[in-house]
Amino acid sequence: MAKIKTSEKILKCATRLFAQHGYDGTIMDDLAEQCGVNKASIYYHHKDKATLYENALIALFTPIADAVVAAVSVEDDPVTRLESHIRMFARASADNPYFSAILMRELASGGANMPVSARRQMERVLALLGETLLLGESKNIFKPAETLIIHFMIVGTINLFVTSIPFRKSLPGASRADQRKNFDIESAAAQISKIIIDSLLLK
Amino acid sequence: MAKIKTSEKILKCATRLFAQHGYDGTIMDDLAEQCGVNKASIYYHHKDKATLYENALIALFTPIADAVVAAVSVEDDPVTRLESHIRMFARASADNPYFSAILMRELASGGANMPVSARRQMERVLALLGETLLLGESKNIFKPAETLIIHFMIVGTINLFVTSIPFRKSLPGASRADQRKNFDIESAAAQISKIIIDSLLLK
Amino acid sequence: MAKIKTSEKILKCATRLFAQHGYDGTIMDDLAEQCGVNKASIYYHHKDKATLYENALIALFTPIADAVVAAVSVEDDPVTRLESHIRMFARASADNPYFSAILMRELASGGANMPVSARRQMERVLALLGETLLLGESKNIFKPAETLIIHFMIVGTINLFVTSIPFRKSLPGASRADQRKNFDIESAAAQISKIIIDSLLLK
Amino acid sequence: MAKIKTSEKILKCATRLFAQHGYDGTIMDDLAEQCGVNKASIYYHHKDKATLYENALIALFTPIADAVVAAVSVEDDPVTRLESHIRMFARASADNPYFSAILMRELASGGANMPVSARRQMERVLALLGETLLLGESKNIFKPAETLIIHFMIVGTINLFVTSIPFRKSLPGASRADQRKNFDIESAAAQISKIIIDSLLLK
DNA sequence: TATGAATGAGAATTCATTCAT
DNA sequence: GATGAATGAATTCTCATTCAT
Repeated sequence: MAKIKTSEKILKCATRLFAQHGYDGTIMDDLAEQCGVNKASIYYHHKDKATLYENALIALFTPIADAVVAAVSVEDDPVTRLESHIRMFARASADNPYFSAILMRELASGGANMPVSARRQMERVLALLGETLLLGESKNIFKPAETLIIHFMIVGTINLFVTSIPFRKSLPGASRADQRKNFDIESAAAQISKIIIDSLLLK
Repeated sequence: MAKIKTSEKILKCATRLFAQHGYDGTIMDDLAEQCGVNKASIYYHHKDKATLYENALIALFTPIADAVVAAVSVEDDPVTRLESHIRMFARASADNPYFSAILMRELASGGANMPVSARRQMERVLALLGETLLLGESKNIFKPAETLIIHFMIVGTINLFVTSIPFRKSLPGASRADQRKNFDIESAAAQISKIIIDSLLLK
Repeated sequence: MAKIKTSEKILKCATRLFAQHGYDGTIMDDLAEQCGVNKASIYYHHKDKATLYENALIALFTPIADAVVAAVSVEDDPVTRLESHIRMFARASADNPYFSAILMRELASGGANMPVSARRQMERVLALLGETLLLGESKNIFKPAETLIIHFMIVGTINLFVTSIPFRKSLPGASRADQRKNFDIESAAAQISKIIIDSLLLK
Repeated sequence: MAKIKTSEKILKCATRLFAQHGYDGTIMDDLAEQCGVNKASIYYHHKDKATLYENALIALFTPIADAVVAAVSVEDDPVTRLESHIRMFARASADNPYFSAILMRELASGGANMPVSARRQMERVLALLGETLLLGESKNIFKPAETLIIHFMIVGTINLFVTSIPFRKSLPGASRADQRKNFDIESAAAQISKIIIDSLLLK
């Protein structure tokens, strides 16, 4: 039974706190307590707060970009590619809810302080989207469109959807069916896909 | 030449810093210096940091919700209403770029710490959108749709568009035409409108 | 209907706060609020906090010493003098409960910071007691005794009796008779008198 | 040579400052400097100023009550018990001069803010005195008397005696003999004992 | 005299980081 | 690797006092 390495434990815990309270709002004492490790251990394993943040972001952003790229690049049809793109990004965001919160905070700061390696991952996703749209245009399936606007639409919508789940769950609840509709990420992704593709399709 | 009241000056300055650095990242000493007022004056006028934040958010969110509600409620046609809704929200966001950044940070925290009065304003905008969509459905113009998803799409997209402007401006520039297309909020609003309305329209 | 002068109002209010919270624990903002006067008014009328404190102490200590001296010096019999001394000091302390609290705090500090004029008043009372004891000795009525110890006994006991009244009143109450016995200063003074005189009398 | 623990060092030093300047007059910066410890260390060991004060009072009051109780409860004779009570309380107060000053300040505030655990100690002493007086009455040795008045007499007198020592020492000195008489706590206790017992004894 | 607004010098507390063991 | 104990540099907030009107 492999014991989780302290370093990993800290990283996981830190990611949650950074997502919940932001970089400045995360306090190393709290982190130590919540991880159940000694404060000095954090410094032993991760140098300092900034490095820890960077490590957390890399570990968080890379697999998400990987997943999207892996799913999309095997497809040829622009519509299928776009659907995959949105679905995989939505799924990955929902699977790791800290991702959206951290991304939103970074974007609120204009992305200025985001570690380069984390920014690269978002750029991979954006570039991939650009290729898909261009492919669609060249095949006369899609109208020309602003990649950036489409990207913002996907990312912005899913960010809000995911980060608002806990809050919405705390509201006086509706029916089971509503619950599914409101919190199911697959259905949300499908709706976003549909809206975007409807508007992109020629004719 | 009426002198701007100190209290207002502090509020304006604080709003900027809260947008740029978040609540925890905003330092009262810096605020005092940037306002050109004495540190104790901030406390004289706004009690403490938390109250100052609350005051800033109220002053920020209220006029934006007011503007959207005012523009939309005079319209009868669902399509026109939706266009107005998106256009006004985009305009207001762009006119007050601190709004988007602060909203995003708050949403990243799940909105949990947002002052009630500020949250109310966002709820007004959401309710208004719900009415418009319902009106469209009842007139057999719109397909049924999830208000929340549409709301997230509008808000999420515009948030990202607005907050990313400074960063994008810092990138190696494209042509004048590109610049306009990429930074002009009216054009962005029009594209978002088009995408959403295209997908909502029956037929 | 003579309006109470602001200066007096401040002095009265300040005396209460100094008694309740001590010099360092008394905050000028609170004082202004509790007096219902503007903070700057306090400075207009009393120069600064230290002066205000001095003014308060003089106004508090002088009439008390005056009362004791007036009552005692008209008597010739040592026993009557001592009884008067204790009774008047007790009465004056009870009439102005702030006196005991302030005196105790000053004595706790070793009297080092007490304004000279206030200290003088306590010295008058001590000297008077010395005369009475000497008179008793010279008339072969009293045994020789330490003036200072007797003084401490009178002052210390009455201080505690007076300052503890509010606290004792807050305790789960006893009968009416107990109440009278426990809170009636005349009866307390009588007991103290009796104890001291019993032990001083020759035979 | 066992090094004194930082936590203890702070407590000892804090007790002195609280006695000299009161709670509000004690400044954490000064404390740190006088202890020779870092300011943050104080907070590491004692949480905050209020907790530090509480800790200091507990450490100060408990051994004093213990000493009095220990000395008195082994005695059977009411007179001996009362003599022990006064002597031990006087000795303990003189051995730890900070005790009297702090107690006086607390009593000046009506004891309202005194930590419960410290108040308990004074209550133990008061209860013990009550038992002794009752025992004396039941054996027909003492007249009936108010426990509270006797307690105030003992505590009030000794408080003043002890806290006034430094001030009295600064006065233009008298003879060696006077010095002993005026500053020797054993002699003061004996006098207080005599006065009180004289007045309590039947016949 | 009275008052709202300022302000400089503190004072309590926090926090990232380091050190000795 | 782990841990309790430091520590210096902030950071929030307070308070006596003054100023302009």
